[in-house]
Formats: sequence, structure tokens, C-alpha cells
Amino acid sequence: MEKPYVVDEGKIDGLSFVEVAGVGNFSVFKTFDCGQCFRFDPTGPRRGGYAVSGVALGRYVSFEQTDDGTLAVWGATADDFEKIWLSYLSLDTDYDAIDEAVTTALDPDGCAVMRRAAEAGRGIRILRQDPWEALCSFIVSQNNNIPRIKKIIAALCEKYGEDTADGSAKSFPTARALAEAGEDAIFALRTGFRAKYIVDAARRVADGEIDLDAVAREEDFPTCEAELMKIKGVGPKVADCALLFGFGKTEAYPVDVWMKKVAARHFASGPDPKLFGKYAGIAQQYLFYMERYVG
DNA sequence: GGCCAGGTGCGTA
DNA sequence: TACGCACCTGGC
Repeated sequence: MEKPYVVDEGKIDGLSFVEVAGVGNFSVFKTFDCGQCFRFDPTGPRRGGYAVSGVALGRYVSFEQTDDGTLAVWGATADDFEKIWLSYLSLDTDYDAIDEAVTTALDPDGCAVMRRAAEAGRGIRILRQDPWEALCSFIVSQNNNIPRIKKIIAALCEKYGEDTADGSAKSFPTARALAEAGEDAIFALRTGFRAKYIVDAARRVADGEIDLDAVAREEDFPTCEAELMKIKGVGPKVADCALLFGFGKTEAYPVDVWMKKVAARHFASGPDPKLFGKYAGIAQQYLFYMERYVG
């Protein structure tokens, strides 16, 4: 695969930036538009490209992609890019090979639906988000729409997060902070019936009853799901989303209303996620993106 | 003014 | 095991 490499770094008006080339099969727009994270928004570009800004891993950051495919990361040095954002954006992973595997998984000659889905979703990278943030965010997402999900998460961060290093934003609150806040306070942020779920998750994680790092290390996928589903308000969909977007478990295959539409419209039965092996989650994102955003 | 949203828990057969 | 339904709230 093409390997990303730093071509420039510096500072403009006191803001550090790093410029990266060799970033193929990557779309900032699709990656941050596909609903896997809730703390990024489109912002004005500095170099005429497409830019999003937000907080991840406790840092305020902007990603801008220009037409020639060059990626600029604002609020980061070359060292930050190599140690943090390369992995966060999954740019260390060979998606060309994954796309090929996903396209031929159901049929060695290439399944027409999968070919179309891989084309529609081409450029999406599964982010490696913080496990707790992903878990908590997808608890909030249930029976909810994206604008409100973002609003609730913003409110949680504003009230219970800590300042980022540059002081410009708030990090995602720790499990301990939300556990200590308690159900009434979380309900007061308009979380609705999810308040008790958020606090149940926060308490179990803060107490160490559920060890998220251990879940991340666990190789048996059903064990990971079962562990997260001990939490009230965490069913298969929320568990799979958290595992896919926060725990690096690319075999997770979240089934929501959109995926049910995909199954009904394009498949007589299935698709059977097992056929995609450890890339089931990526296949899911392509199918989801096709159904939800391309049609 | 309603319907519905990237679900889940609970009660009922 | 397999349904049906309530659930907070606010976008649209």
C-alpha cells in the first residue's frame, strides 16, 4: 500500500500544522460524515480544501483535505501525526486490500452489490476512537437522531469534560466524572430515558467491574459483546458500534434500521457477516453508507 | 401538530 | 423464543 509521509510541518499564527501526502483511499468528508463519531463538524478550510474540526483523544484538531489528496492536520506536529493521528484515522491500514477482500467475500467473481457498496463508501476509514467515548456515545444514540445525539454529547462534554491542552475545547468526560454526576444531573442535560443507562455504564467502568482495556485486548468477539451487554441499555447494536469504532474490532457488524433495509432490498437472505471475516465492520460501513447517503 | 429517529427492556403468549 | 410496546426529547 501507499504509505502516508510527512511533507511539511510548521506553525501559522501560533497554530502548528503537519502536511501529509501519500494518503490514498481516504476521504475526510466520508470518514466524518458516516455517523461513526459525533464531535466533529465541517469548518472553514484554511487551504481551500474540505475541513472538519473537533475533539478526539483529548485534543482539539482539524483535518483538511485538498483536491490533490494532501491531508493537513491542524493543531498537530509531525510527531503527533505519527504517534496519534495516523492510527486514529486508520491510515496505517491497507484499505485497498480490504476493499478487494470485501468485494469478493460473498462471491469470488465479485458480488455486484458489494462492488457498488465499496465504491459508494470508498474513502471511509474506521476511526480508532476512545473506547469509553464510543461506548457512551452509542448509548446516547439509541432511538435518537444525529443532530440531537451531537447536542447531548456536546452538553456532557461542556459540563463534565476537562479543558483540552490548548484550552480551546473540552474533552469527553471520564466514566468517573459521569458516575459522580449521577442520574438526575445527567437527565437534566436532556438525555431522557438514556440517563440511567449512561450512569450504569459509567459506574461499572469507573468501579472497574467492566475493564474496557481488557475488552480491547480480548480476542474472542462474542465475549467482548457479552461483556458490554452487561450494561443496561447496551444491546447488540450499541455493543457492536462501540466495539467497531472504539475498540478496533473490525469484525463487529452493527445491524440497525438501515442495515435491515439493505438486507431486504439487496439480499435474498443475509448477507452473513461471518463471510466478511474480520472486515465485516468495514463491509457494514460501505453498505450502510450506500443505503443511507447514496441510495 | 404529529411522526419518527443508526434500540433496548420488559411484559405477554 | 418471539413478538409488541413504551420510552425522553426535539428535528423535521
